[in-house]
Amino acid sequence: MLRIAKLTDYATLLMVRLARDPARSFSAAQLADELRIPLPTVAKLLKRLLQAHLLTSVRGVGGGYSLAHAPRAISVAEVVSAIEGPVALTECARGAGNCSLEGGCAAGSNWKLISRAVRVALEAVSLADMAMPPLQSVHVQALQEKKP
Amino acid sequence: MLRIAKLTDYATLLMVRLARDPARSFSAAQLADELRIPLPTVAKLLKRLLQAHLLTSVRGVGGGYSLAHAPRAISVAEVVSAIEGPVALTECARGAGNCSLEGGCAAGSNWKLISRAVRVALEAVSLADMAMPPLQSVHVQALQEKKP
DNA sequence: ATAAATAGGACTATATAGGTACTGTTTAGT
DNA sequence: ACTAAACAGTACCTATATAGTCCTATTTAT
Repeated sequence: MLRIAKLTDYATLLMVRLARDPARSFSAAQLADELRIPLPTVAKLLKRLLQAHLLTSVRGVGGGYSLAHAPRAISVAEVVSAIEGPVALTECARGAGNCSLEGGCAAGSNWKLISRAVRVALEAVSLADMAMPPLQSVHVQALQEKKP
Repeated sequence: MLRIAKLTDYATLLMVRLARDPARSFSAAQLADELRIPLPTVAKLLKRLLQAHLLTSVRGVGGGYSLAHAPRAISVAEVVSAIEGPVALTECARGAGNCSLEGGCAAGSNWKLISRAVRVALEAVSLADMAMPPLQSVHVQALQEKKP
């Protein structure tokens, strides 16, 4: 089905929520409650997003998380790779030689191009875009009708 | 990592091999031997590709598989959805209401757009493209540099 | 001091993907 | 007709990785 992991989906929900009030700071419990996601899972995701430098955190009472950058400056691609690692559709597109065919494989280089195209599609959409429903951002529209 | 399934990767290898000799017919055993993929796996994949009408088959001695259409006319997207089902990055982008938030979820509609962009990227590359290594097809190039 | 919060890691269960096996059907050649 | 090659369909097993939980620091406002 070529889907992103469920945790990644959750992560984007979290980020989108934070993007709606970029100034405010949210505790993991608040987010879990509001988005109906189990608290431990939320906590885990926020930690990963923090390590990817997409969030800033304040510890102690009254602490919480908030976006490290403006909603406009964080792309969906960044959120996805923070949770799933770099976007690469195939093993061989990821670099090292896991593929038995290696040199003789014609498809390899083309998968790299496709992976890149997908990455670009994810980079074209920011959290700010995701936060406001109607969304017909220029990038996305451009990406939509591409086939001649 | 947003990767396609390993089986899908195998499937494209099979299709690309067939695309190099569109006139010939290949037995499952031949393909398995040449591509170094376990025969049962190859057989399973060929069956799925057949059901998706991407292949034609001839039964009995001397039988085998060959492409149902010209290599130029089969896209990577078709191969991917034959194995993994329709391309949809999130549950909610697939249609029915698995998402608890449903109406209130701003991100949903945007995921649909992103899914579509990814689908378009996959549709832009044909088996003919994949078969010949250098590949700088117009479509793919266009998809590459999209970020302003 | 205490309680509210994040930080980090280890651990477990389960779903799914990947792979296998078995049985049936078709067809060419002898 | 019989045999063997090859596809067709289905059902099953297993290994891995995802999803989720828990526990134990550490920090800080009151």
